[in-house]
Amino acid sequence: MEVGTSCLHKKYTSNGLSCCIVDPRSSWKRKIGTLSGFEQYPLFRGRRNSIWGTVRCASLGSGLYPKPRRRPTPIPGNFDVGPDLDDGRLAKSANSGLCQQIENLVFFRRYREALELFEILSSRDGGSDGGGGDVVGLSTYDSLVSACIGTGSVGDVKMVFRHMLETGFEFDQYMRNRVLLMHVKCGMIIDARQLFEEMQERNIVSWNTMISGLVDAGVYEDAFRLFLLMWEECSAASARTFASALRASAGLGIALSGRQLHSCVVKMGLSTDTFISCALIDMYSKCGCISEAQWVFDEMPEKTVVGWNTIIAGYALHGYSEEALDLYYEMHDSGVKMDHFTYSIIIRICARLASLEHAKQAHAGLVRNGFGLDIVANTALVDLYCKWGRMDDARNVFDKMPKKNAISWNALIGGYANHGQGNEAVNMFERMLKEGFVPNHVTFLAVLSACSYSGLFDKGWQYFESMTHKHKIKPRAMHYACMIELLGREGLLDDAFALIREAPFSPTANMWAALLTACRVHKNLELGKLAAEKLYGMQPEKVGNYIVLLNIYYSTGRSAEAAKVLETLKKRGLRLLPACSWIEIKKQPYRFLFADKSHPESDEIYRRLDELMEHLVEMGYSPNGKSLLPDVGAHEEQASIYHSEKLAVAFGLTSTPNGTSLQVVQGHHICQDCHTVIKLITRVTGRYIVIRDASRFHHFRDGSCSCGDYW
DNA sequence: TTAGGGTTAG
Repeated sequence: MEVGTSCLHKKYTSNGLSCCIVDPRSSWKRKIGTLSGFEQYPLFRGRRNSIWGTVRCASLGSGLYPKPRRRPTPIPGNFDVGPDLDDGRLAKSANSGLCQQIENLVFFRRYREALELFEILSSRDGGSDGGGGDVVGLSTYDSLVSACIGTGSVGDVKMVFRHMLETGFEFDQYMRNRVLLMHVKCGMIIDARQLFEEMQERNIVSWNTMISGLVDAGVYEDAFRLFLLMWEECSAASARTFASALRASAGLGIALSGRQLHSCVVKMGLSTDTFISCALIDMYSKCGCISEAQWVFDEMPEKTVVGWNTIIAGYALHGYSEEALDLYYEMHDSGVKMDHFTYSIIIRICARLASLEHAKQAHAGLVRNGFGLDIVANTALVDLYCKWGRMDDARNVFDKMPKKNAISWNALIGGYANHGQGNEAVNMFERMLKEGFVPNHVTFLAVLSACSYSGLFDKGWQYFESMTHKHKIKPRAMHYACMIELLGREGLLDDAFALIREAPFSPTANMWAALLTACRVHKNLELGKLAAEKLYGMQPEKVGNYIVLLNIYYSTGRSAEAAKVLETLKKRGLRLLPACSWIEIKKQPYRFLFADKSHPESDEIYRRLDELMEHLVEMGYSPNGKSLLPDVGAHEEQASIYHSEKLAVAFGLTSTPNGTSLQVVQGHHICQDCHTVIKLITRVTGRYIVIRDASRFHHFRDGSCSCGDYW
């Protein structure tokens, strides 16, 4: 069956196609991959014992669904909740049963109350009798399914589903799909898999629900497999199916499969569907094809708010923050009403651009347009203020949030950690636990780095050990790196090295880098050399590692080894780029190369730089930690960071009232074509400053690299 | 017939 040709002319109904499968298990053993070309990807090839691979399914018993029968007649009723319910008490009206009240509550989205009422009902004798003569029928169960989806509670799902089974409720296709959806939406993907597997009859909605659920659960590979199987079993797919399959492609980051889906969509005449267009934009941008995403966006007949959001998020995802901001203003001019998604995206872009002016406008717009309580946008705001070092503002936004989740806590704890307020980070972490929030690996990364940064040695170890024993979270490489840093700060280099060897996985570059940093500080050349050599072996393309190794060899007088390193560099075609900094003054970018003397006032600039550095050192600033050993003349990232810091000082971008340090915290945006650092953000006394930003003239929107011209 | 689809935060 060729998707691109004949199969598209097969019988296809957009409203749904019933697919009767006599023995699903036997059919699942058949070869998959009927879509033209999909077989070529290793991901979708090879062993497959079952459609779910090796995932174990929780036992729900078999034969959950008896043979369908005619649906019970819905209970008629008035959808007005009534004043007695508003008081939180049960209705006493003689003709208003509990079932009806449950349905009414759900209609008004009062899910929790509806489920509490159902709990009372189900605890009564018989279960199926609602006390007032009510029979829990399809319409009530349907409402309860909506209530469970609304609360997202696993306990509620179990309660409702158990009641359905115990009372002998007879499921029809509609209710089978609704129950499947209930499990999927509440994150019970293993149970949902089994329910789907045990379905004796499935229609297009069942397939779509399951595929979408797998995508939601992040099991993209299985979602795509199921999509392929659907094609084989049903020869049909709707726009909804493609939307989910595109999400799976986006999750996998496989542009080729996404392109094939795009081709299918066009041939099926679905390319004007708004949902499909948005899914395509998202898929292309997440697969790194931003120009194709832009093309799909341009072709959208009606550009919806989701379309705008998706393309803006796409540009932001690839570091094109200025372009994303331009699009945001274009969106504003187009008259499309922004939603809470828009503000969340924009606030994050502002955080990255270090643009307080735009951030303030976005914050104001968020509140003005009624999204001031949105958890995602507020979390983005907390992160933004943290990045700006405005911890009071961050805390203020956080405290006013009506609902919080682990991500919100992580943003704040991480903020305190990054600003050296280790004790505050630890206090917030303790409060998070006390309030019943479940920490995750990001939380521990934040709190461990806080302990490391602030020298809270005992606390750090206590939390690190609690990860495994109390919270059942397996420490990852970054957690180990934090602990290595923690030990390193105490000068316990042998213990740090022992931790690397004892890790239950192969040491990563981050772990060796943490050890190397500690070795620099404590002048342990032997161990430092070992760590640098490990890094050199693990990241052979990273020029920075060669520099470190070169520095170590030069400092110990090992010129022969140093020469070998330089030779290796030459063989590999790696070149040491001169350090370069940009700074924007009154919208005019200025560029300075390392040791650059081309500026007409360079003598004055360097004199001023030296003066300022002396002044900074007097106040306690220490530029160490960047290089243990003398420079070798040619520089790359490490040297350029130091260069940028000096430049920041030279242009008066810092005030160091109490001898604070300058620290690069934002990482680098590196050109994928030429591996040049095109953007660098430096934090200077709590302020975030874009100290180097070549992105607007480095790349064009079609992705071509302009570094040849620029350099 | 109902039910199933796209974008956001650490």
